Amino acid sequence: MLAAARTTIQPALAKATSGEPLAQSFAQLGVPMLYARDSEIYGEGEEAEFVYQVVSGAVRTYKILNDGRRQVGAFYLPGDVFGLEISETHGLSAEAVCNATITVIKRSSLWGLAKSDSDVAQSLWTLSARELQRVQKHVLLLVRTAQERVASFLLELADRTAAAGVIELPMSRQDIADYLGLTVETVSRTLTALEGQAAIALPSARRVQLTNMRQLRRLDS
Amino acid sequence: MLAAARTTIQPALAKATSGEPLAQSFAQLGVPMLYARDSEIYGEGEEAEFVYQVVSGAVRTYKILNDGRRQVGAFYLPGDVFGLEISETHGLSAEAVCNATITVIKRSSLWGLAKSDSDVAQSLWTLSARELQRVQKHVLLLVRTAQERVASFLLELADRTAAAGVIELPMSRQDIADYLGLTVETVSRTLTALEGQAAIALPSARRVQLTNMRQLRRLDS
DNA sequence: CGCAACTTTGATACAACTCAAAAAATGTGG
DNA sequence: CCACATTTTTTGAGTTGTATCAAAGTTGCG
Repeated sequence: MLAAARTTIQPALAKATSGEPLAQSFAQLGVPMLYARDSEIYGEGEEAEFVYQVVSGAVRTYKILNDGRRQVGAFYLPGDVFGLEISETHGLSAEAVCNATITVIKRSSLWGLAKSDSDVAQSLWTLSARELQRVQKHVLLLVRTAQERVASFLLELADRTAAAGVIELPMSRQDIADYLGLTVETVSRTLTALEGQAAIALPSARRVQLTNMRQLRRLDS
Repeated sequence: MLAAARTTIQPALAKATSGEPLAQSFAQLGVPMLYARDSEIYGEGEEAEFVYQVVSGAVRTYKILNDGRRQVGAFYLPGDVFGLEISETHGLSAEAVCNATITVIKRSSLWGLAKSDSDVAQSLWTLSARELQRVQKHVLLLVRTAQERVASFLLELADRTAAAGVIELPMSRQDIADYLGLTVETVSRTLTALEGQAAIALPSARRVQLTNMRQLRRLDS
């Protein structure tokens, strides 16, 4: 596992995001911060004082199992909100996957806002609902074969980054493995296999080209 | 898969439950209904018009995967509330595991109540939070060994039914397998193995005695 | 440029799956 | 209430997908 720890944590330039109803709140009330690769954003069990929105980079939430393995709960990409807990404390830890800019907003100020602005309140519910759906999808992922898990993962990422056909992976094979409940070796072999089937191309380890969406979707479905 | 379908669905005698803040609402506004074994309570994608509370019996929520396999999302036991969606539709289907009495309440009336009674509103949030935690625990379950999954399952059930050391299983091996992401054979074999290790005793197929909590917890942890 | 981390590939082991059948439990009609 | 048909559970034998252990390539940072 990686050493890292709270290194470069400092305010960054604010950047307004549009579209989402919460985006404005983040732009106005949030403080943009820089997190270095592998630095902790919050720890499991800590009080959930803040809510976060990824501006650039990527974030993973995870839990360490008693046998030492790590289970990644989710990856959050630019635009995604995370750390919004219904309960008082964080259920998982959060770390920056790579150097990242993240807007931080006080949970209390967001809730205060929700009281007066029903759009914000609505957004909070929607986010909670989406999170639940995401975890439920994760359950379905974990009962499938390695190929299906990897294919689903790639498609999900493609959907979210929307960069037509080419994905830039911010996370390592180990990160992916811990998300999919597989080993690094299996993830690597599976990617190689998919490349062999011409479903994807791997110009470099961190770049994946989805060359045969049809086939990937058949694996996913 | 079982035939079944909407057979005996009829009002049953009301029964007040205490403790939970929502219990009173269910007792006052809810309509108790009888569902026959394997009958559908609601289907995936249907509008979430009602919220349910188990009075007696048990309920499973599930999804059918494209390869025909069934993934059980959760089991709900007496006292448990289910079908409370944040979104407008049900994400999973729900069926009675065995003949069950279930109190049904209009979602809209519950939400109306939440507006005036903040205790009820609080309960709704708490339930949503609990549901999310439950699904997250499920994710962690699915990346462990068969023995660990079965041990965890038994302990969870023991916690919830609280009948000191002896569990009456309302669900079949197939139900358990589909919940744990295993095959029936593996569940059966694992139970036999746990019996061999004197961690449990199986007086009958549907009755499990937890004879060595220590060992089960070591598997669970 | 060189070292450390990451990724890939190879060989082998093993846990869980599949297919098959026996054993036990459950429900049903006579 | 019993006898039979059906379903559920268990057990057995063999296969397979993924993990493990090991080592060779790659990449990228300092």
